[in-house]
Amino acid sequence: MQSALRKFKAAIFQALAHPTRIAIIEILSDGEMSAGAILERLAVEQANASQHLSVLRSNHIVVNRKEGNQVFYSLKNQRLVEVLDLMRLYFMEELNESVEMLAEINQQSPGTMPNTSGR
Amino acid sequence: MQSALRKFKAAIFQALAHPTRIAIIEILSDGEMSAGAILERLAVEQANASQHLSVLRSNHIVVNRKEGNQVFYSLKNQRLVEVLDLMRLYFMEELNESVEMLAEINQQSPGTMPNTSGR
DNA sequence: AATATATATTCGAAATCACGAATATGCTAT
DNA sequence: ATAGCATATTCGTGATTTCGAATATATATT
Repeated sequence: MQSALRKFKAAIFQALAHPTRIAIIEILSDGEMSAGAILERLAVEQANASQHLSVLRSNHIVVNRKEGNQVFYSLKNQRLVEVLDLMRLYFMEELNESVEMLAEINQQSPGTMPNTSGR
Repeated sequence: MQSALRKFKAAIFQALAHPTRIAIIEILSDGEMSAGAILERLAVEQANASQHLSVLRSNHIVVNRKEGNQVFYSLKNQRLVEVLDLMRLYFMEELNESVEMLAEINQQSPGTMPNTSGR
């Protein structure tokens, strides 16, 4: 059945569809790390980090290993890192294009566009 | 700012996080197609297909071109097709590893797990 | 102008998601 | 046993997503 595969892909994308969870995956791409160490780098509440880890766990994106007091997390499948790498390429291409487009528009009619300088 | 990029990534993943939208992208990987032709292959209501197209449009994943009565859609960046192909590989690998996962994908409801019969 | 066809938008309801507060669990050390 | 960490879960609430029904818009045809 074709749609089962699409549901699966959708579920994985859904699991990736949160900035905090993306941060966690990027952190873990360096290797295994304890929940506490992950939390330290995340600027979110402990409960919240744990909830996001739970989402990644239930989608089998990360696996965990208990050692005494702590729980160590790591990415389960390197394939997903390839996916993220491809996505990074995609983002770069898209961002490049957007920037170029903005530059062109500014050149055609300077001063008529909301500024992008962040001020 | 690192988190702005992650929000952007998360938004793209969110846009990919629906089976119908994945189907649309896969359909469009063959090339440009009218909204009506896409709809024919989708087994959803017209309004719903249009709503999903709208999501893909607003995330700049597809672009459209009007020709008379119709609107033709195409993928803006082929890179996403590569991503979906990688996801298929990822799925096969995960599937080999644990059949139990299938049950969880079909319905995520803890406690009612031991039923792999497919019903 | 009236009608038909293709596509998009709006609306409201149900489902799902995200968050922090509070609480629970489980391990370690006294 | 008690206390103290590290981590997970539950609960309530507000926000977001998804859907179909209804409606709107735009183009084409008569």
